[in-house]
Parts: sequence; C-alpha cells; structure tokens
Amino acid sequence: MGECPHLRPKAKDVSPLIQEILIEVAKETPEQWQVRLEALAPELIEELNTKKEPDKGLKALDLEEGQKVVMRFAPNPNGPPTLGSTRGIIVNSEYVKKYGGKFIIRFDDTDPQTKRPMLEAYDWYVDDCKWLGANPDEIVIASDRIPVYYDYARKLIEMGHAYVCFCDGADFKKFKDAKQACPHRDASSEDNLGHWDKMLSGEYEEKSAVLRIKTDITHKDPALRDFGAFRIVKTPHPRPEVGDKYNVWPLLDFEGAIEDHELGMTHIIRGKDLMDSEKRQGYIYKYLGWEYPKTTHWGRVKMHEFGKFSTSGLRKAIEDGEYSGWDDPRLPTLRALRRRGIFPEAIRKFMIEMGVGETDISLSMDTLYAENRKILDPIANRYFFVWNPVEIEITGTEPCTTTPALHPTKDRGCREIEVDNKVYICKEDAEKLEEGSKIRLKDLYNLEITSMEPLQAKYLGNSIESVKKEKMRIIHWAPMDGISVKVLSPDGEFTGIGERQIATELDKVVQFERFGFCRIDAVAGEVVAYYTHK
RNA sequence: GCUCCGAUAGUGUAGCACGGCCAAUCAUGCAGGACUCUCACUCCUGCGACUGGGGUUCGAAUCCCCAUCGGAGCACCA
Repeated sequence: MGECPHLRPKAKDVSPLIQEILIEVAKETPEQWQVRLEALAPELIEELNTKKEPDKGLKALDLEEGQKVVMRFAPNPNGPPTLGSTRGIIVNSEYVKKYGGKFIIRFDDTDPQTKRPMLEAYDWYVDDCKWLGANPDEIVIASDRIPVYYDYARKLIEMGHAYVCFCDGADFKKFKDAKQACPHRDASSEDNLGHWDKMLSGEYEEKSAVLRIKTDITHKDPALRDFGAFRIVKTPHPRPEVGDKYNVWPLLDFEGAIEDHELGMTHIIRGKDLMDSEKRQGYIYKYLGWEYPKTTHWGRVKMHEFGKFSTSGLRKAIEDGEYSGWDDPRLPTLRALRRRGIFPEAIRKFMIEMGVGETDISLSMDTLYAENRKILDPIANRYFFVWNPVEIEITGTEPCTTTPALHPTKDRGCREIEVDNKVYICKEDAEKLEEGSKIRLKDLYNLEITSMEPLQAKYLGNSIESVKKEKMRIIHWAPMDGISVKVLSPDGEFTGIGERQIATELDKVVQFERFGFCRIDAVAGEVVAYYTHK
C-alpha cells in the first residue's frame, strides 16, 4: 500500500482479495513457496536470507552535512569519576569522534561550599577520560573564568534583565509561588548596579543578597520563575590559584549558559534532570541574542549492584575506614573498576550500546562483565588459587612435576608446579568428600580418600579415561610451597594459596580456575589480587 | 500543590519523526544440551515484551485522548 498509494481509496476492496490469496498460499508447502518466489522475484530470496542488521550504537545527531561538533563533559570535581560519569564522557566523546570537532572537559567547580571541589579529582577526571579513550581537546576550569561571568551579569543588569534580590529564601518562595514580583524586582538598573558592586566588594554577608535573572514571574511552571544566578560565598575556593579572590559565585544555570555559548557548543547531551535548567538558560540566551545548542537527554541510571550513594556520604565512609579508599573494589568509581581489571573498551561498548534514552533505567553489572569477559578470556593466563585451604596428604606416589597449559586454547606455554606428598584443596571441596570418594586433581592425578580426619588419600593413577568413566569430580589444588594470595572482591576478602608463578603476572588479569578473573595488584610478600568478575 | 519528561521480554535495547515489510531486533539473563582435565570459554536449543482503556484508520508498537505507573524540576547544590 505504501508503494501503491493509488490503491489507498480502494483499501476496503483490496484487503479481502489479499486475504484470499494468503489463504491459498498458506495451503502450500514451504518448498512450493521457494519455487514460486524464484519465478516471481528471485532477489527477495536473498533479502530473506540476510538477517536484518539493526542500527547499533549511537543515533545520528541533528546537524548539517559535514558540520563538525563541539561537545563537552562538565563535571563538578567534588569526588572521583564513577561509572555514572562515563556515560557523559563516552557518549559525548564518541559523537566528536564520529563527526569530528572538539571534545571539551569543563569543570563546573563554582561551588566552594556545598559541593566543594576536591583538588585531586581534577586530575582524576582527566586521567580517567584519557583511559577511556576520550582525550579532551580542551580543558576549561570555570573557577578560572569568574570575571567573564561578572561581565555578562553586569550587561544583563544594565539591560534590566537581572536584579539583586534581598529577600530571605522563604520569603522569595512565597512571592514566587503566588506568581508575585518581590519588592526588589522593579528596582532601576542603576540601583541594581550599585547593589551588584557592593556584592562584589564583599559588603553584604552570605545569604543576604542574590542576583536573579528575570524571566516571567507568572509562568505556569514554578521552576521557571525568576531564578538565581549568583550568590555570596565567603568560603575560599580550594584551588590555590583562586582562593579567596571572589565573594560572589555563579550558580550552575548561569555559569553553564555562558560557557556553552563562549565555548561554541553545538550539541549538549546530558541527564534529563537538567531539562528545566535548559528552559531557564533559554531566557539568558534570548536576552543576549544567542542560539541555544541542540540538546538531548538521558534518564536516570541505577546499577543493581550499587545502592544510592552520595559523594559526601562516601567520603565520610572512607574517612571512617568503612572503605579502603576511592578505589575500594566495592565502589562504582572508575578507579576501582580499573583496579579490578575492567577494560575501558568494555565500558565504552557497554555505554554505547545502552544508547541515549530518556527512560530511567536500572541495570546490572552482568552486562558489563559479559563485555569484559569477551576481552579477558583470550588473554588471561590460568592459575590455581585455593581459598580456605586445607591440606591433604597423599600416599602411594613419588614427588613429581606437572606442567599445565597457561591457556586452554591459546598456545602460550605452560606453568610448572612441583608436588610433594601434600597439596592444598579448597575447604568447600573437601567438605563434599567422604572416605572412599574418588577425585581428580586437575592436571595432576587421581586420588581415593582414605581418611577424613586427618584428610588423607591414596594415589590412584593418572588416567583421564577413568576420570570420565567414573565421573570423578575434577578439582583444583595448590602446592605446599605456593604463595599466599589475598583476593579483594565486592563480596569481601578471600585468602589462600596460589601457584608461585602468579607473582610474575603483576598488573595483568589472570583467571583463577573455578574462581574467576582477577587483576594482580601487588606481588611483594603476598599476592594481592582484585576480583574482576566470574 | 504546580510543571515537565518517560513507559517494548528478568535487565537493557532496535523499531516510533513518515502507520502496512513487526508473526517485533540484538545483547545480557535464565533453563536444557554439546564440547572441555575450570563452575570459564565456545557452540546448539528453548524461555520471554509492545502498561491499561478508548479513539482515528481497511490496517496501530508507531498517530490522538484518558488512566495508571515511574522519574525529574520548583535551592543562595551540581
């Protein structure tokens, strides 16, 4: 019908005819269909056989042919980047890669008080962006550019679009809720300029005055009625280059509005919590005759594995020793994921395939782990690590050496393990045994349990055929001269014994068989490993 | 209270701007099986969704209205 619009008026007549034909066709066999299709339209057969490739990844951006983009990621560095931050980093930088242009990191660090920036975090953001493959073309720090914001503020006051308001917060809210102008709204530009200068020079105390942008005080959406643009904060900024230079600080809506224009932003992609913010900023753009960048939003993201946590709450928990630091494996910070051996490529893929939807989503780390496992499995060497180790004594054989492969399918050589008359096995494996049970020590030999306490076994040959025939359990083990290993995981700590050769894998991700992937974090004395995932 | 968004399998996601190629994609998850000297990997099979109700239309996941549910904003936070 789409192809033959002239039939549309006759749709009522056409559809019974089609129905009849369909009934006829349904009586035939698939083989008959094949024959008829070959006669009618052979090209369709190929089309049927090729699977539809759905659009993967990010949707096209709204722009003109050949246009380059300028996009930004704008964090407040009041804590370390987290998995949540990566959405902004990856989506924005990916578009810049796709269309060409500029990717900017802009630190919106204009609150020295409530969400006070953390000095180390500036570098963390830049580092983590680079690690994720999102190299910034430019780094902008808002607290370096306060005079720029002051200039625009003055301009808006002169134009009569901004006023200094001395209302108490609660009083202003009453006026606003009643759609009424507060007493200061109609002051002259001259008066306002005078007040503004006094704000800047520090004559007013904190909370006593605020610069507001005039919008429409009767707007039906209360969120859009006259909003604050600057406030007085006398707490010095943590950056030494800024310190106590300023008494008056811009609020996000103002600072962001000015910077997005100054930096030539073409597109903005950010959380939908900032949707109203955009409408407020629209007034500033209108007054200054600017055009607002094109915007897209994403919804709230929650990870099943991580509850709600605030940066400030987390900071306290770390200070209290509840977590070992910002890279504690239980945390969703990028530093932690990095330390655990999550690869940036996996995070990128995860974020890109998630796309940019306005729906609030709640997702599981499993999907990220699955991506990461695809990268890890071919490159991770295999080792034995026995957690909660118990000794088992073996009789009936001589000390020997075994050489299991480092990888089950890739040819990467072997490791070498010497075995005397005792090995370690996991307590949870030992608990399933009883006198007379037969087990296979993987890559070693077969045993029959002769005593449970103490745990003893006798050598039963090393025929793998009899393992299969008798369906023996195959368990892993560790030699008596193994190395102590401590694994830190989101679910707690595991300690035990591993092969000595693990110590050569510093900073690599290995797989502890029947346990999971781990990144070897330290090898001095004992091995410390961070659990990656199953 | 006012305002603004959104809703497709367990979880994400494609399809929706322009209604018919949708008996709805892909991934992950789960279940079963094959392979395997790991509980990993790989392979095969299966499970599973258009929030509900009206309307428009020959035809609705797609357009319109209502309801329900979820989220956000109404800060001198970002």
